[in-house]
Amino acid sequence: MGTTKTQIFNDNQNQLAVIFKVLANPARIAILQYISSQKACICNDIVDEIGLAQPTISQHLKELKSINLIEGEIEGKKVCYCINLKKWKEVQHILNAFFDKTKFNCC
Amino acid sequence: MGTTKTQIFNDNQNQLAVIFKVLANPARIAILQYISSQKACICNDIVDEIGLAQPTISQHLKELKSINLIEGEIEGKKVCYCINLKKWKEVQHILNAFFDKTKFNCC
DNA sequence: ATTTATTATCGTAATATTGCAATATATAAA
DNA sequence: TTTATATATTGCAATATTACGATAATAAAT
Repeated sequence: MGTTKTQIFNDNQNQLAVIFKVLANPARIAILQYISSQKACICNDIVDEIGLAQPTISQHLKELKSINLIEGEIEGKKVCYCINLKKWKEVQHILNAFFDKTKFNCC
Repeated sequence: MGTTKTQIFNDNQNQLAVIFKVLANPARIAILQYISSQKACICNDIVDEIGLAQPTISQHLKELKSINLIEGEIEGKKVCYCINLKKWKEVQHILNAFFDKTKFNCC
């Protein structure tokens, strides 16, 4: 108990849920918006900007990286994070396919 | 600790997070897909279809209702659930606005 | 080599989520 | 009115998530 029963759902349903889950946090939304607004892919100004502790931000970045929505490039002792535009568009496409297909079959 | 610090984020960020959270579960995805595939808004065939206990389904339906993605109409002792198409399109629009705006400003 | 700055990881506390059995509620059927 | 059926609610156990302090790892600067 307590765990989602992923076995009983198909790959598409589980994939959608994973994507939605990664995005289901205002800190991660804010991080994505901030990263994208800094065209030069600035890194841990994120910590200053968002207002959460550094380990918390690091953890959120890890989750965003887990589905490749962002990429981190090491530059000396800093790391520059950047939206992975290819994946970004892919995710948007996957979500739109879900919305369109569902509404198409609707009552 | 343990709670998301919604206070430090803006309304748009929190709204997006809430929407993503409601969708962040394969059972709820499956429920939405099933409801939409039954054009006549069939109700608790959902329990049989999905393969989770009735109280679990009821709880998921409640969460989907919480952002008005679905509506339940009482018909005798049954309840017919139906996608709220207006809200559905609105949500899709909100998510696309997020994706488009974010990618537009990107590196 | 030591210090400093940046980021990641570990451990842990607080809270949230998932799922279900038991039970309550409501309505139709008998 | 009793019985059966459909759905919602409650309470609880298991697990997941969020956040952070402490600490490790890495690399630049002194």
